[in-house]
Amino acid sequence: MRDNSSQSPFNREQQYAAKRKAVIFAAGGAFRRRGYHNTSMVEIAKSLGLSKAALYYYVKSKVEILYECHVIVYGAMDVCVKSVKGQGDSGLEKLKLLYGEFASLLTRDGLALLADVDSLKGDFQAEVSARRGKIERAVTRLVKMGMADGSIKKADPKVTVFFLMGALNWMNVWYEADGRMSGEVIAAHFVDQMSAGIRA
Amino acid sequence: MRDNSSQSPFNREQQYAAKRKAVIFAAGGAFRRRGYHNTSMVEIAKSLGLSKAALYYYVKSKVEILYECHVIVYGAMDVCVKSVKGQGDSGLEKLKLLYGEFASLLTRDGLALLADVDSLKGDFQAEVSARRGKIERAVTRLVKMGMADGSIKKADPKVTVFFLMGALNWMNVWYEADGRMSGEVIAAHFVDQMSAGIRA
DNA sequence: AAATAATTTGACTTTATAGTCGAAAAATTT
DNA sequence: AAATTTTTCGACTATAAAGTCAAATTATTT
Repeated sequence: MRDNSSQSPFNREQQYAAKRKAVIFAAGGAFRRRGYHNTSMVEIAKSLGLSKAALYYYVKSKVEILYECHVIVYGAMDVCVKSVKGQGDSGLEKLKLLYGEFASLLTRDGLALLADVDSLKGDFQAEVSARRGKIERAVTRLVKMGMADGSIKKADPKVTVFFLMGALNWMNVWYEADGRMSGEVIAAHFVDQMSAGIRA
Repeated sequence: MRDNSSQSPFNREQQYAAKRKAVIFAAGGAFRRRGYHNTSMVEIAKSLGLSKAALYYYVKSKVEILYECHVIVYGAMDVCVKSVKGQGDSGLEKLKLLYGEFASLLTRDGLALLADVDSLKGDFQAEVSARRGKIERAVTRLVKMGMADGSIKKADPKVTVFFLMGALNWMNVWYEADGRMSGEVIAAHFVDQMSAGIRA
């Protein structure tokens, strides 16, 4: 009796988790491209070579998938926020680092800022809204810091941030991972255009 | 027998057209706030003090409403494109005028750039996509002009334009006409941040 | 005020798709 | 190779919301 409880391809839990993740990412990609309500469970299943019923072995409901998609992106964004903590000398420098991380994130790993927050219900929606608010506040904090230290032009911080987040959110609509430009090039472009737009 | 065929409140066609427009704008506002699929025909009807069935006296289908909403915004945007023709000395100046018009448009009259293009089918979708493409090309033309005449920093025009259009499209999510800031102030802010971001 | 036309409705049908379930099939353990 | 557990599926039900329609109501014309 070998103990292989932690070796990837023979570990039951890991297999299950990997398959569940594949379901969520396949669905997330479809949600990004065609929208949550324009994507049926049957389509998601077919894209994975499964029947619809098999999907329900890995997820409780369609809306749970949407929720997980949001959690994954905001989790990754939280990591970005932490990873730039302590770096950068001015508010603007800090913001450039963070914004670049965000842009890279959205051009890698099939991660996307989905728009369908209103399709979530009750607690799911409240939590996702809260997490989006948290990210927005982290960005706003850096913008305000920059305005205070003179690295960012003084203006209404809310509108400034909405402008920047809008550019990021819109990536879902046009960015395809297999496009001719690499994610890193686009991220660099975004950082340039963002920082030029707000620097003092 | 009076001929009142062209006087507003007693003209049948005008009454009908006004009510139809009210239906489309009420629906459009709801679509913007909660999304196309999260808004039912019953909700639209109730918001106007009507039954669902009465709605179908004014529109053929729900998707027709969505289509009309798109047509109205892109029609208004076409007007903007025309209205700035011949104005502005450089590519950047022209773009500032156009972008300002767009931003004003979206903070007035309940007009909004709806995201749900994928909920349209067949010809409807093709036409709306084409009109969006037309607007995007008009913006791209000005960006390229600015890059050629030296008023706009050289970079990939597509990514530049996507960045700018993203900021505009995201307004749907956060802008409420009754907010504390006037639409014109926001439009001016957007023009500033846009132009600073791309000027040479 | 009777007749005609425009508008609205309650109650109904249709449709798309989410979600369930018992059993089959495949993989794993003994 | 039998027993057990995991994974998958065909065929089903449930449900929400779009869309229809004949009839009632309201407005307008004669």
